[in-house]
Amino acid sequence: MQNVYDILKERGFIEQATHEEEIRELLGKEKVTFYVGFDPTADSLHVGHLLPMIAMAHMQKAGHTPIALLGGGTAMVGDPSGRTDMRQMLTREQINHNAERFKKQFEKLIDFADNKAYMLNNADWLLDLNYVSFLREIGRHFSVNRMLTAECYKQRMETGLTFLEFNYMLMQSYDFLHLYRKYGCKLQMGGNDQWSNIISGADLVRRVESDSAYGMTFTLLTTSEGVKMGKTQAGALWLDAEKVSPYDFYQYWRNVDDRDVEKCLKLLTFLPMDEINRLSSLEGAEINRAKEVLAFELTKLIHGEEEAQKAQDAAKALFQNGADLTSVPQTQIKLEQLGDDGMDILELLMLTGLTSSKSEGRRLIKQGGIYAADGRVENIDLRITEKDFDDDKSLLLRKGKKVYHMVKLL
RNA sequence: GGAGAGGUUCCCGAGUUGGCCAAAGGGGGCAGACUGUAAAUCUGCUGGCAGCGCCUUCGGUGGUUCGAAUCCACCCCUCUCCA
Repeated sequence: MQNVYDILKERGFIEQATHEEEIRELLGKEKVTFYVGFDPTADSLHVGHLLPMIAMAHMQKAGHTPIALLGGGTAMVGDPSGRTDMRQMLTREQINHNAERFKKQFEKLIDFADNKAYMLNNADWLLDLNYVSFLREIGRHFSVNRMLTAECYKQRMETGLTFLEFNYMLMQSYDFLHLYRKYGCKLQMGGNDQWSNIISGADLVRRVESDSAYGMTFTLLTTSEGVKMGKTQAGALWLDAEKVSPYDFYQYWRNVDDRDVEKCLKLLTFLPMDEINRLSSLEGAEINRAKEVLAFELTKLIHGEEEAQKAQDAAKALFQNGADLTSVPQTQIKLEQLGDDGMDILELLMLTGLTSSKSEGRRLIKQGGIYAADGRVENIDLRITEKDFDDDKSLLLRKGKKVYHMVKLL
């Protein structure tokens, strides 16, 4: 069986590792318990979390034991890494609520049955720490001089860093120590922005326990433009179907830049490498085939096969004249809402969320960016009446080339 | 606590002899053309409502004025230096 380290390496997950050779050897010969931390600062995971989640799944498949650590305790402090301003503080209730949602999403990729993986919350051991004993036991191992030179504080040294946030590193390091003691956890993984925190944690374990502890970071999932992947006009690309519909999720991946397809296939799907190599060698318009596979696989992973199929069918229907439109985002309106002389098109656009103001709708129409039932809307004063709906009482609206919205008349 | 700098529209960032500022420029975003539901490129738009008039914006609250992002007072926040 192939060493997971090599798998991760081959697929491009690994950015930095504390001891490359040793880690590889360790992963090859024993079952390793490792952890990745997640900040429960939102009520859903998003694409940014996907990469570590998938790495965890790879590791689990190879027989290792993942710990998904929710930072319920550290979130009360806030990680200053890569931040220019202080994070918003969350209440315990919010954090617990978010943690609940996370678990459901993790379960899609990681098997928590029979202690094959753990989900823990560091609030459980962080919140009741005694300040003085923590300082004496843990604090004494940290050199402020060295901390100040850490990359993660660099940026904040310019704009200001509170003592509260400065402590974040100690808390995260303590997590590692705690997990080492309780679960025999020997490896921490995380995004590359966590490098400073990870090495300080591994150092702490080594120093206090005189045993080896390792750290490893993943590439940041960025586009070829160097921008973090998963940003949409509406914000983050959430994994929660309520926040981002499977159709939109599918479309996001269907539309990635040509240059990013291979990277995404490697990092975000479990397709075998030779299949990926085959898809990546496609050229010109053929690349669209690879994008479809990427979008389908990923949507299947997150929303299940059925939803993925529906999203794909809907997309094909819209762009290639098929039939099934059931998964296109939809708004239902009542006949009464149309009124006697119909509804203002601008009104309808706002109702469907296609535009956020009438001015925007007016602008779009003037520029020829709005289509109703496949015909371009030429007139701002257009009124939509019952006659505009087809036999199925549906009216397909389109904004630009690829934003579709179905209006159903009830 | 003391001294100084600053808070502008999604972001960065102009604008402070008060009117010509809904506010330069860039980024981002959206749309059009071209295409492969791609990239690059070119064009237009980018506070709201209404068709060129009105309304709400320039940290907050009051004030001066015919009129303030621009002046005054107080307050809040951030940064730098000092302790």
